Formats: sequence, structure tokens, C-alpha cells
Amino acid sequence: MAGSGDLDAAGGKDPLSSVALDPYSGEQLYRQLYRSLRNAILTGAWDEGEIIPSENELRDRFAIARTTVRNAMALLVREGLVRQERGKGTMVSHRPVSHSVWNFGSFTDLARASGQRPVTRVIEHRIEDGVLVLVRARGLGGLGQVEWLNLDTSWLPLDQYPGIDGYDFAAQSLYAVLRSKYGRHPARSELLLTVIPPTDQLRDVFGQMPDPSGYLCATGDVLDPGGNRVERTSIVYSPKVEMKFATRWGHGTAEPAA
Amino acid sequence: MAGSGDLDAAGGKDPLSSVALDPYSGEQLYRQLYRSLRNAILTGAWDEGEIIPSENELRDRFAIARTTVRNAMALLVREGLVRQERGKGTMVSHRPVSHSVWNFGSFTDLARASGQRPVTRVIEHRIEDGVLVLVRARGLGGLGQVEWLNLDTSWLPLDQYPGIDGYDFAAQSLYAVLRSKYGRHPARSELLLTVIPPTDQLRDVFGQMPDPSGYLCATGDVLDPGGNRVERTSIVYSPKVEMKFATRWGHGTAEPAA
DNA sequence: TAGTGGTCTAGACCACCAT
DNA sequence: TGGTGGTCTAGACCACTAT
Repeated sequence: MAGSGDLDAAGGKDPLSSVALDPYSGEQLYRQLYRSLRNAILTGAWDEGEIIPSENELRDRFAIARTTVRNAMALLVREGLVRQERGKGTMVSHRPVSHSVWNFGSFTDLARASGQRPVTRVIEHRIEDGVLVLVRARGLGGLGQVEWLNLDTSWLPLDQYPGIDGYDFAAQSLYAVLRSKYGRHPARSELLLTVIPPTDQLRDVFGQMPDPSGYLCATGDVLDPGGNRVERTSIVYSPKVEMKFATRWGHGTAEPAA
Repeated sequence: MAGSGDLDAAGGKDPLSSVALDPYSGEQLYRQLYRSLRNAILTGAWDEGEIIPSENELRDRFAIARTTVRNAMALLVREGLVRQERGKGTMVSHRPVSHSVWNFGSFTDLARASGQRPVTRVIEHRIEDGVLVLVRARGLGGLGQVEWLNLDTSWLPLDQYPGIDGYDFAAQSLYAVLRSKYGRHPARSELLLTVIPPTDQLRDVFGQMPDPSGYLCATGDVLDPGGNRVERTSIVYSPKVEMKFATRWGHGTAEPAA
């Protein structure tokens, strides 16, 4: 079980304790290391600005060449997840979103926070190349009138979730089924924000007037604590949803340079 | 065709004929090679899609390690000036590259992560109702070509910042001025994400083809540690910027309800 | 088959930072 | 002074492409 298997004493922690690299897995070593570090960072294993294990330490620990470590680091640097400083070390550079009013968390949380009932309508439920494609409109409402706020598409491989096409996700929460029936526990998500043009389907669902020039769309993966993909998802947001974010810069004396 | 007379023959050309690397110049070897290749590419020594000398050829020619050649190549690839294909070679490319960013850090962070120089162009600088309206295009680049990634608008009240309209923010960082001249220290921001339709100005700045249906825009306040507004800002992102978000649900073993 | 870029090893020396 | 990342060497094997 991943998650709370930490060890060590004296405030010790080891976000990489359960990580092992397999040269025969078919995946490149530097990619495995990159994924492991990335997962630890995005899981919040280290705080903003905290120093992660040095290149030499990672080299010794995983018995690989430093070049391989540096290849992994290069990917993290390019993504802006870490920054490196000679003489000091490699620091986490991830700026977590805090106190977002409307976040990308679960829709049920959002509904609960606003004190309204979440409503789900299944719009599509089809199998495509061994994958269940589930399209749901999510809204808040009353009985007579529902305000539709999201259009969620989920891709669920049948080999990973045998029989999942038999559920009625208008009546049951998808995540509840994933947890109780398949033992999968969504813990975090990695999303890419894009703008998509209006379609008839979106106009139909959101009923927005006037027609917006584009909709905000978040596409990506929902992952379990170990960094394994639970589902692939795409969420289109109604213009009525106010997407607010709070970011903070640096720590203590650190300041944004521009 | 005077002087260096190796190879060539039929249509022979050698864009690197006058290039020599000096290990004692103080500049790193891979940077010297990078500059030489970059210069040759930008002066049109090779056509779009044309294959430049292979890594092994450059290694032998300049008597350096292949790692050093690859370090130079990595810079060119990151700038989108070349693309590499295994088995084929390294080809000149002028395709735009995308920039992956996690959350909304400062623009300097983006530049630092991509290892390129941040560039600022002041597009508007006017006073309106006692407020300095400053519109800046922010980009990454090079001397020859700049890739514009943001269009930032800042609103700065003159009563709060007397004389701020006298600075040249193409030469100085806005935040550096706010800190050093006005003692204001930006620490965090609260932003609202929206989609805005294309305008001629945006098309002009980003030069995106095809025209996107909308641009991602973050509008809100930049605050100091005490929560006082430092500036009001609006940032429009180029479609080339890949906006990534990581979210976490609950804490430890907590799980999303839906 | 010969050549390409992709990955990896096992070293080395350096400038820089914290102590 | 010991540790860090930055640079560099001199190899190696691989998957892939072109011929």
C-alpha cells in the first residue's frame, strides 16, 4: 500500500522510500526516476523551496550514472517543477494552488460547499476500443430547474475495470464505484487547461446566451496516491463557473523577479 | 570559396567552415557550439527541414565529446530551431514549441525553466483616470526571433505610485521598481480565469495560426504579504503556453466524495 | 549494412555554497 | 572543507532509418 508507509525517525521522511528502478521494465531509467520524483513533488512530499535529494545521492541510491539522474532532472526543470542552484541543491519550485474558491476538486465537494444538491445526467455511455466513454453533465439544482455547470468526459479502460459499463452513473457516483468495486482511490489530478470552441452539444448543455467564444476545458489524468492513472478525464466548464485561483510566490525573503 | 577546402565538391557548402572552438575562451564549449550552429541556422545557412551535420561528425570535427555536442543540441531543440529524429538526423525547424508551465508562477519562472532569456516589450503606456495602464508583451528569445507568450496589463494608481509613469518598463522590471522605489513587495495573487475572444491586438502579438477561438486570461490582484493590493493585473496567455495544474484531494487518506 | 540519435556508464575537474 | 550542480571526457549498446 502506498501512502502512509513512511518510516524513519527524527522528523525523517523519505518520499522515495517505495521507489525502485527496473532496467528491464522497458521504460528508460531516467524516465522512471523522473516519474517518481514528479509524483513525489505533485503529491506534496516536499514543500515549496525544499531541497530534494542531490544528484549524487540519487545516483548512489539507485545505482545509476549521474548522467541518468541529470536526464531526469532536465525534464523536471523544463516543466518548472524544480530549479537547480550550483552549490546549494535542487529545490522544489512547484507553486501549489491554495484557497481556490472554485477548484478542480470533486464536483460533489463543490456542491456541498454551496449547499445545493449535485445533479448528474448521463449524456453518453458507449464503448470505444475497449474503453468506456462516459459523458456526464453535472449541475446544481432544485427540482424544477437545474443549473448545469460541467460537462465531464471520462475514459475508463474495460480491461482495468471489467464490467464497469453495467453501472448507472446517473444514480451512482463514478468515484464511489471505482473505490468500492475496483479498489481504486483517486487522490489527485494533473490537468492541462485549454480553450475549446463552442459546439452544439455545449450550447445545448449550458444554454448560454450570448454564445461565448470559447469554453474553459481541463484535460488530464486522475491519479491514485501511487501516481497510477485512475481515469482519463476532460471537464468543460460553464461560463457561469467562476474559476478563481490563489498563488503565492516564494518563501520568506524570496521575491518574484518580474 | 576561398581558404578551407575540405569535402564539398557538388554544391558543396560548409556553414561551419570558419568555426573554431576554444576551450580556454572562458565560454563553455557546448555554448560556443550552440552559438555557432544557431547563428548558421538563423542566417539561413540551411533550409527548413535540411539535415545539419550529425552529432558524431561534430564530435570528430571539433574534437569534443558527444555529450558536449548533445548539450548544444539540447539548447537548439528547446528553442525549436532544430528537431531530432533517431535514424535520420538533426533537421532545421522553425516550428513553434510549446511551453509547459505548472500553475501561474511569475513570467521569470517560465523563462528560467525553459532556460531562455525573458523579453519585454511595452505596448501601451498611458494614464487613464489617474491610473497608469501598462500593457506589456512578454516573451522568450533570442536576438533574431522572440516568441511572445503573455500579454500583461497592469493598472497602477498614480496616487499610490507617484511618478511611476516616468519609468521605462522595457528596461526595468515592474516589480523591481515597485520593490525598490515604492517599498511594495508582491507576495501572492488572486486570479480569476476566463476565456476572452480573439482581438486584433492578440492576433498581432501572438501571431497564432490558425486563429484560436479564445484565449486563456487570468485577471485579478497581486497582493503584498499583508493582503494589500499591489497592482491589478490581467494576463492573456499564448496558446503556445501549456497551462498545467495539479490538484490534491483531501489529506493523507482522505478521498474525494465524487 | 552503415549511420543516426537515444540511452547509459564511470569516471573527472570545476565554480559555487554552506559550514 | 565537504557537498552541490555544471561541464566534459571516452567509451558502450540500442532502436531506428535509409540504402
